Amino acid sequence: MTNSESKSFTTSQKGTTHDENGCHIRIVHLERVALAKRQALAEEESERLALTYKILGDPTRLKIVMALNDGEMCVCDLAAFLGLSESAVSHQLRRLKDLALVRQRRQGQTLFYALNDSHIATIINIGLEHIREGGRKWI
Amino acid sequence: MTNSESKSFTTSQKGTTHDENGCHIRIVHLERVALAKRQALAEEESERLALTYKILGDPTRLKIVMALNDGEMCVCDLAAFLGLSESAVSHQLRRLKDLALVRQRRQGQTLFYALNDSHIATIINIGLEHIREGGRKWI
DNA sequence: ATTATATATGAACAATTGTTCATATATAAT
DNA sequence: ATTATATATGAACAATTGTTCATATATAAT
Repeated sequence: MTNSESKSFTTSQKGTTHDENGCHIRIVHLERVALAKRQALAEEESERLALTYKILGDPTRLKIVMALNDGEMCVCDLAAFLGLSESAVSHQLRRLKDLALVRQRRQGQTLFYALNDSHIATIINIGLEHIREGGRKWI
Repeated sequence: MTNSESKSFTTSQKGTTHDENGCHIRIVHLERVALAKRQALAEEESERLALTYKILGDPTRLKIVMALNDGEMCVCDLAAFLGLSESAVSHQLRRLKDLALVRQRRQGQTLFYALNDSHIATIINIGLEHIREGGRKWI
């Protein structure tokens, strides 16, 4: 998007190359593949971004995130809300915390969890717009 | 966010209830749990939204999406770009298509894939902002 | 010190997932 | 009609994942 390089390749520059194992691979649009490689994120960053979406990609965790969007909650309330054991919720909160999606605040024996930053609500809202406007091919 | 109901619960309204199996469950903040339940999305919608993020939550598929952000690509170019078999790419494109994240256009024997709508790039960009600003606890 | 409460954690296991391999389909060229 | 090209699809299998169960830890109350 930020890049001014050509956006459509109608000219077919067919070619073939070999991968690191010497295997023969087919490339129809050499320049387009080269562009994709130049623009690609660092592997480390792709992995982290994918992991972030994967964490949001489980119904239990997503429901936790959406519930926290209305304000902080403690573990046993989340368990009651979800109809799951507190252990299961705690395991999922740990994963959410590891990816900086939620943070915790202790008050006595109780831990209150909250969304960690405003990006998360934004991602959810755009995701909702996406599913509400389009493809009916659910699963 | 859009709701004007109370956002923090300092008063602890302890209570217990029973789930549909008659099991005893603990709720520390009754009203907070009730609020979460009122605000929750329909189950069907939560499932779909989670599935959308899950699909973005695999490095291969995320790389496909990010590559398509620079313009359409055919299957064999994506395979070359990713260093994967065309079969593997085709399987993943099917999942992306099932969730309306990409669409396809045929030109002869070649199928060109492109992002299906502008939400997708937005979600990626906000996700990137999130991982670039915060938590260092990677995995 | 002992007990209760709230939550975290490790191991285990069924369920889900991503890739490979073999094969099928769709279009184009001869 | 036959062959080549580009992609799709089903089955199989190793790898990953979410929950449960048992146990550990941290704080508070007595």
